[in-house]
Amino acid sequence: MDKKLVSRADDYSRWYNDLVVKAGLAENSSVRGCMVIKPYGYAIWEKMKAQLDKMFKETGHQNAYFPLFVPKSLFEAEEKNAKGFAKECAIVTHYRLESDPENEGKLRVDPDAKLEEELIVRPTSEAVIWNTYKNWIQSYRDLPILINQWANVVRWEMRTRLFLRTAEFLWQEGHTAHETKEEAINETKMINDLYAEFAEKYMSMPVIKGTKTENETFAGAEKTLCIEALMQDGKALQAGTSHFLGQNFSKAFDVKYTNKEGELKYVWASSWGVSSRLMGALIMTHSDDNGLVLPPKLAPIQVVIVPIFKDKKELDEISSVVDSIKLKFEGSNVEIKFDNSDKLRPGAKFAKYELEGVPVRIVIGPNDLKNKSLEIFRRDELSKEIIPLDNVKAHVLELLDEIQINLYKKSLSFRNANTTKVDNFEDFKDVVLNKGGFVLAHWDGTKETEEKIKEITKATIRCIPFNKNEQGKCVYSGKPSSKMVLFAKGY
RNA sequence: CGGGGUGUAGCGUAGCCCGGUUAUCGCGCCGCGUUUGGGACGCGGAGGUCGCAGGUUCGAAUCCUGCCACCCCGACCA
Repeated sequence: MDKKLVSRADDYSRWYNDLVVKAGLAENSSVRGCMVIKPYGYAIWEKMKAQLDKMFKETGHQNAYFPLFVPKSLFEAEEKNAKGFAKECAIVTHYRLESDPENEGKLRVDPDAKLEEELIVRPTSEAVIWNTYKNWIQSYRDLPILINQWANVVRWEMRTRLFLRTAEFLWQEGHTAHETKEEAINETKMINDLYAEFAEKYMSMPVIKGTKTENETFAGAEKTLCIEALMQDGKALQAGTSHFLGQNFSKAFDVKYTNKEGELKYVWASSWGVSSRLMGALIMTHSDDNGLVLPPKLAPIQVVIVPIFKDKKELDEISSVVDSIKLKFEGSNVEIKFDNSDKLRPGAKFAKYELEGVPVRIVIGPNDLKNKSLEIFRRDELSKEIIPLDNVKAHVLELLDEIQINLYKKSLSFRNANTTKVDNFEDFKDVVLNKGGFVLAHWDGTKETEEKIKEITKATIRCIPFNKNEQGKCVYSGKPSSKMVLFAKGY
């Protein structure tokens, strides 16, 4: 393994890619644009999933599963949604192969096995799900429907990137149906808040909540709420979205219910999702040149114990100390790994677990046996200290909490340092070009200005943040504006 | 789909312009020994259709033609 990963200044994109591969999270598949998620990466994803799942259930949602294939006729029912995804769909046209008469030992698509109707591999599941909801909903008594699905989806992207944009990715998608507009809007907001809470409390990643501009609104939605995070290279990442769908899908799929008054009404809807892109966000938010840095709440293991030993006798003595430590942590939610293999020398183990982002490392050697002490190292600050063995549980628990919070504070201060308010276009261009990061500026609210700014600077409006009401003038057109919006170059 | 680039061992590479013994080096891998508190060292070893196909030549990793794959930059995006 190299002493260091590619330096960040060199090329962030290459650095990121190397990190993902070297830390054993994932790698490119030989299948175009797809990714293999390796056991360690998947373990982190499962931690995220488990926490999100818990939060969804606490807010009254249930999990279900819907089909991978969407018949074209269903797919096109909601026009805007279909148009929005049309350019990036994988399509199943045939159902059978046969021996190729012109090519010994090879197969070809059986031309007689053409499907009457093409199947779209879901890029998102609104269509199948709303087609199903139609059968589930008759009365106000059937509402609300609050369902979440963990699934894979396919979007045929031109350019792909590990975790951030792969042709196939893992995600959860929530699809809810409500009696009233207010209820659906509240659901949309509640989920956006839930996403923000997950990002900040569990990923230690500060996010900005806001609304997407009309231009960036999800195809088929009335309004898109989102959380936006800032990565260490100064680019913004959309980390989660929650859409208020209005009655677009209920009208497209004819989903009506009878209310208490006996009137037939269309239901109101929301949909929302976060994806394995969050893995990319996690990696790019905290990692350093020694490798991954994982917040304790999402790390597959919180503590690794590395023994220093010359012979079996010494290892046995250390092992019994380790057993007593493990005993203390029983039932405490702290996963401890004792790496007693003799295949790697201690220094190599240190480097390995730093690369994998294990939050805390404990080293026990002959000196510690003598002194009833141990060496404890924290991944976030790369610092170590010697503590008495008796203190280990209290110390580790406290340290894990501190690391969780410290990571949040560090990324928040990075974001603050890289968020710039500007009030004229010269400064705007200068900041976007030379400094990067988030740029807060007034915007006149028109699509023309938004596009012009994108054309000139490549910066897009990431979101219209909540609570930024303040009179001013558009940074580009000079027209009056009542709100500052958040610009950045995005992924 | 437009512009640029690269394909040599598991990974990273030298050689290519200017053709000539057995294709270079590092990491990793295997064996033995010494080591073990920050990525060990010594000795020995295994591993290659030089992306594919054709051509030029006494001779091709090297020159020519065609194809394929991948990467980067645009357009698109969770």
